[in-house]
Amino acid sequence: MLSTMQLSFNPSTVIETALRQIAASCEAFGEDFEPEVRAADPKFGDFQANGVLGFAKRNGKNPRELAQQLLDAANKSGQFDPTLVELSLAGPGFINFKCTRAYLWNWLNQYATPADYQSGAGKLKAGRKVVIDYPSANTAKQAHIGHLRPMVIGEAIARLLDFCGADTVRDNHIGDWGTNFGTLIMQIKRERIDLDQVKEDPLALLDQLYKDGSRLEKEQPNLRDQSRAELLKLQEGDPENTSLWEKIVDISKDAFEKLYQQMGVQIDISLGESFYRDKVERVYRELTETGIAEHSEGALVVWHDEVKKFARDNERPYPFNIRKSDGASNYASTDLATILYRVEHFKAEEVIYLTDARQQDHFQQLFLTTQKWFNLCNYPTPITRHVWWGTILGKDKKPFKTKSGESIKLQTLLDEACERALAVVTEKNSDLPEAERQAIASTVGIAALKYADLASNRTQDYVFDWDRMLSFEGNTAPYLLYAVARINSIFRKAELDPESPIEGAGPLETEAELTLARKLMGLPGALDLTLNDLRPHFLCTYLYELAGAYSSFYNADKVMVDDPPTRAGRLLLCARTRSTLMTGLELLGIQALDRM
RNA sequence: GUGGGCGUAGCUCAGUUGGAUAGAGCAUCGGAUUUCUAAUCCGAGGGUCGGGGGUUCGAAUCCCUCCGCCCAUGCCA
Repeated sequence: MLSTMQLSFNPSTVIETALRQIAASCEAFGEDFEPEVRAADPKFGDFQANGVLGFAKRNGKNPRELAQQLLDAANKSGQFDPTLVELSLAGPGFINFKCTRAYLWNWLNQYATPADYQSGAGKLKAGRKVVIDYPSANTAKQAHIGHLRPMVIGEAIARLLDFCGADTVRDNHIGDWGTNFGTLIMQIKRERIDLDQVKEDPLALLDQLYKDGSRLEKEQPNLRDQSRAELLKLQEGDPENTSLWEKIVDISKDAFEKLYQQMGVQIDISLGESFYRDKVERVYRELTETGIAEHSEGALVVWHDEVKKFARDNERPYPFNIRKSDGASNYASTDLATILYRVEHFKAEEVIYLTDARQQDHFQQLFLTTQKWFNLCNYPTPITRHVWWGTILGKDKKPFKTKSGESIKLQTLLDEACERALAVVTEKNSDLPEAERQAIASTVGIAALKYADLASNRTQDYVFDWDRMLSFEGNTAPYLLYAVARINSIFRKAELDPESPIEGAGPLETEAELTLARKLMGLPGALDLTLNDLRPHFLCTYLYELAGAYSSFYNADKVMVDDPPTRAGRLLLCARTRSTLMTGLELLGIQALDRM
C-alpha cells in the first residue's frame, strides 16, 4: 500500500505488488497478470506499468480499454493514496505513476543515511551464503593490467552483495600449484638463487627466472626434463622443493597484499589450488563411479552430449578434461574439488566466479558437470554464475600494452594514475598544500582508474584513455568526487555537520529541487538492476545522473539563502545527495573526498 | 567449421531484456559567474542503430540472411 505509514525503499516493487493484487481480483485480468513496473522517463512520471500491452496482445483484447479497467480498479482499491501518487493512462496502454511532492518528501525523510539505504537493500539477498571467487592471482608472476578488472569488478560486486544482505566469502583462489613451479624451481637451482637473500622486489626476480627458464627449456630439451623432475619431487613432498615452493608463494602473497591494499581489495580466505591437491582424488572417484566421467586418450574427461559443442560426436571434440593423460590434475580438477568444498564447508548457496570472457567454455562445462555430479550424489546444488568481462583496449583498439608490446605492470599503471591525477589537481587547485595535493591525487587517481573500469558494460571491451578518465566532465570519477566535495564545502562554510538531522525544512518547490529529489529516489531501482545482472555500470550511470541533477540544482538554486525553510530544504537535498553518492561510491570501492 | 561477444552521432559509451519523439560525455558552435569550489551549468547542430528481409499495435532489442571486427575451440589458468 502506497501510504505514509508504510514507505517501501523501492516504490516500484510496491506498485507492482499492488497492481498484481488488484489485477487478480479483476475479471479481465486474473492471477497470471504481470504488471512489468519500471522506472519511467521523467516526462511521463516516476514509474510506468507496461504489462497491459503484452497481456492484451496475448488475449486479443484492446490494450487501452484494459488499461482503463485496471486504472479504475486501482483507483477504487484504495491502495493508491492520491495525495501520494497520481495514476494516468497514456499512449497505447501504459499506466504512469507520478509521485507527489508529499511522497518524495516522506521518502527523503525515511531514507536519509547509508544505514537506511542498507536496511532497505539488505532484504534483497538477506542471509544468502555466497562464495565469490576473486581476484585469483597467480603466484610467481608480477601483477599486470590483466589483474585490474578482477580486482575492481570483483570488489565492487562483493561489496554490492554484502550491502544487499548476502553472507559473502571472498575466496582468493590463487594459482599456486601449476606446472610452472617445475620450471621455476629448475631455474632457481640452476642459477643458485637464495630466495632469502633477495631484498628488492623478489617477485620481479621470480617473474624473470620463470621467463628465462621457459625460454631455456625451448632451447635445451634436457632442461624441460629437469623441470618435470622438480615438479614431480615437489608433488611428492620433497622437503627442499617444498621449502622453495613455500617461499615462492609467500613472496607472491606479500607482493599481492601490497597491491590489494592500494586497490582497496579485501579478501576473506585464500585457498589456492594447492589446498585442493589431496581433494581431487575424490572428484575422480565420484565422477567415475557415477559414470559421468570416462577415459579418453588417456585422460579422464566428461562429455556433455546435450550441448553440441561439448558432445562426443562433435566434429571438433571438446570434452571437459578433468585429469590429464599423465595423471596430473588441472584447473578443471581443482575447480570441481573447490566447488564441492565450498558447498560442504561453507554451505554455499551461490558461487560466483569472476574471470575474463575467454573462460566461458570452461565455466559452462564446470557448471554442467557440477550439476550432474551433485544431482547423482545428492549434494545440494548451488546457483553458479560466471561473471565475465571484456578486454582493456588501447586507442588502436588492440589490447592495451606498452609501446614495446609488453603487458603493463599493474603497479606502473597505479603510479601513473596518481602522477597524472597530481598534475590535474595541481593545475586546478594550486593553493592546497603539497601533502594534501598528493593525498588527493592518489585517491583521485585510483578512483579514476577503477571508475573507468566499472562505468562501461563489463561484457564489452573498453578503450583505455587517461585523459578521459581523469576529466571532470562526463561519466568519470572526478566528476562524482567533485560533486561530493562541493557539498562538503557548503556544509563547511555553513558550519554544519552534513550527517546531522536537518530541521525546519520547507516543501520542495523549484524544478531543479524536484528533479534532484526524484533522482534520489532512484537509488533502489539502480541497486536492483546492478544486482540482477551483477553489472556495476548500472550503478555508475545512476550516480552520474544523480551528480548531474545535483550540479544543475547547484547552479540553478543557491543553497545558503536567507529564508530558513528554503535553506533547510536545500541543505537536506545536499545531505541526501551526499549520502547517496557516498554510498554508491563506497559500493564501487571508491573513496570520497572532503575537498579536492 | 562450431560456439561466444560485438557493430548505435566524427570519437568514447548508455539504452532496465519488445515500449512512448534512440540518449549522454568529448569534439564543434553559442550563452551563463559582484553568488555556496565555473574543476560547473544552460542551449544548438550532429543518427538509414553495419546492409537486406521477416515477426506485430510497436524492433537498436526477437527470427532469417549477408558484410565486418574480437575471442575461444583436448589435456595452460
